[in-house]
Amino acid sequence: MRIPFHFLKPFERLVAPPNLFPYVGLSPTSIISPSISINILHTKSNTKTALQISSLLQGCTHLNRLKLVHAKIIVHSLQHDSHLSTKTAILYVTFHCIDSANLLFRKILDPCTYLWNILLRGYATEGRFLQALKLYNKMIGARVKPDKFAFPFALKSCAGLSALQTGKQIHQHLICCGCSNDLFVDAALVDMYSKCGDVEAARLVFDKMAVRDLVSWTSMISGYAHNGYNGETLQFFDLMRYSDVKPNRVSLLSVLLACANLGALRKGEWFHSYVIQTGFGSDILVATAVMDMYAKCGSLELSRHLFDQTLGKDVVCWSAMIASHGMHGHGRKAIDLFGQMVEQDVKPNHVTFTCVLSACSHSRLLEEGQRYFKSMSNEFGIVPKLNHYACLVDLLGRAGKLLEAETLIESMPIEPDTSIWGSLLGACRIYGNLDLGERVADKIFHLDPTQAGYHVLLSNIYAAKSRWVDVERVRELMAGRGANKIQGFSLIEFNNQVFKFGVGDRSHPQSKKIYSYLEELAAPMRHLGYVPLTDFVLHDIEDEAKEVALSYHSEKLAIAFGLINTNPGIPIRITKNLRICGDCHSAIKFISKIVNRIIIVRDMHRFHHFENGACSCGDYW
DNA sequence: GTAGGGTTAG
Repeated sequence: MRIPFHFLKPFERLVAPPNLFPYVGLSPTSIISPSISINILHTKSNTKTALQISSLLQGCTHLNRLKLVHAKIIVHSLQHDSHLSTKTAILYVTFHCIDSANLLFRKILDPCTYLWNILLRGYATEGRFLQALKLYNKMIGARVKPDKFAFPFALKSCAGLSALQTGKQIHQHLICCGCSNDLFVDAALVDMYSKCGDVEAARLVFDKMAVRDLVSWTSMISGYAHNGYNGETLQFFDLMRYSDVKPNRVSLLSVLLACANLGALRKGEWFHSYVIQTGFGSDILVATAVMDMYAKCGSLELSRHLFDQTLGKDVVCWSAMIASHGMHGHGRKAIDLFGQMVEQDVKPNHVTFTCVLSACSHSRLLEEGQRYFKSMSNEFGIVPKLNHYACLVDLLGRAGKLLEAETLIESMPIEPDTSIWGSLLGACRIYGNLDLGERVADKIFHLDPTQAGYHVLLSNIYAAKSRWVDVERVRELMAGRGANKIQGFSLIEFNNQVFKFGVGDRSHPQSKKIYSYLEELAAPMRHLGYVPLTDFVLHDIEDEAKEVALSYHSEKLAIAFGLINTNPGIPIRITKNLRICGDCHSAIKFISKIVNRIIIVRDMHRFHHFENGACSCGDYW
């Protein structure tokens, strides 16, 4: 959700040097405020009751008790006593009843900064970010100077909403309030910029920090990991250790994520042993991250082995394992896991269902998927969200039921977004349905014309039918809209390093060797029946040139590099940032047979295990 | 009185 730029009140209102907030503190309004007047008018017995109630509030350890004391305040007509109301409101926040706290807060005439902060923290930690920012705005409107306790929560709310512009405004506010150079505020700034996707800004804040503790380091490391700066994540983790800051469970989660993103199995194994050595092996969060890392690095076996040994598995751990089996094309096993999870009284959540439905989709389990979709609301009381519908559309689409998928989209109770139509467009590409594909693409471009991936899908449909004029038209449309195609690349880990290959990449020192290796493979591949699938080249060029263009796709270059540099029998593991190309998929099947190697390719959606001329996905992806 | 956090479609 984007917060409009004008969401916050103009900052000029805050800038009133030399005293920024003349009305805070010795304010003339507070001297004549009604709450104070009422306190003055209290009779002796009233004061006594107020004191008694105050001590009762002190002993409130349960919500019900608090409600009783609150009733007592009303019965004794003490609801205008700001001290009692403040105390009551704070206790309501403690018991997660922010709305009750807010009702009380609104009746307090001159709430103290502490109460503003407590309420702001309440909204922010409960994930009610918009309300938190509204409160922050109101705070400024009331000329209450936000302090170092307010900013971390205001910034956390911006982070939660990915509201970069608002976050930048608050950054300015805190500088003017003299709150920069605070350990907590700066860590929150690093986190806000990272979660809004501006890692460079996060780094600038980090670099300016005079003192950094474990949380500041972890905020930066986590920012790198979640924004795909995987190399930096690992480097920063080392830097942190060299700075004598001892990693904890949270910092370990980030490095494990980076290994998973890179598909760096050896590095991931090293971190697994580090996790065990440092005593975090039985931590369910860390253990889940290790399992996820193994699965995403292509080793479902290691991941499952660890899972079976782990005690106290929660819903996230189960969901991660279900997702891993789904990603590797083991739909039946994913379903089995779901059954075991329910049997063990672990309640599935909406993410679990996304994992189950996606697993069904990757394994052609149409009926099962439809059944689980229905059971979500019928048996588990979970209302399907957009991504569940996207899975169902994908499931129907891949099964060739394109019209059924379209009807589903049109009858959905939620407004479909580009991802829903995108699932259907993907199915149109698989089945070469140009009519529907054009209609669907129209809807997508109407909703968001800037996404390159959907333009590529549409142009693939045209290319498959040799409609080169239309291919060129879509390409121009794409360029005109500034929707630039994401460059495809493939990663391979070797010798404790991750190597990256782009299309037609010649930057690697072994480049010559790699290209000649692929040329050598061409003859035996053809002999076994490989025919280049030239639909996957967008240009209207001669067939021979298309073949050449295809043979240097990043996945083939990475595989050739792996085959040249590793011994027979060692599986080759590749990670690709986009969906694997159809021609490469076919070529790798032949390569696996010729060189007698297992080749495991992770693309942006799933795993492909190539062995002896076949792929685990059964050509269904 | 405050911060960083494991699973998720296409």
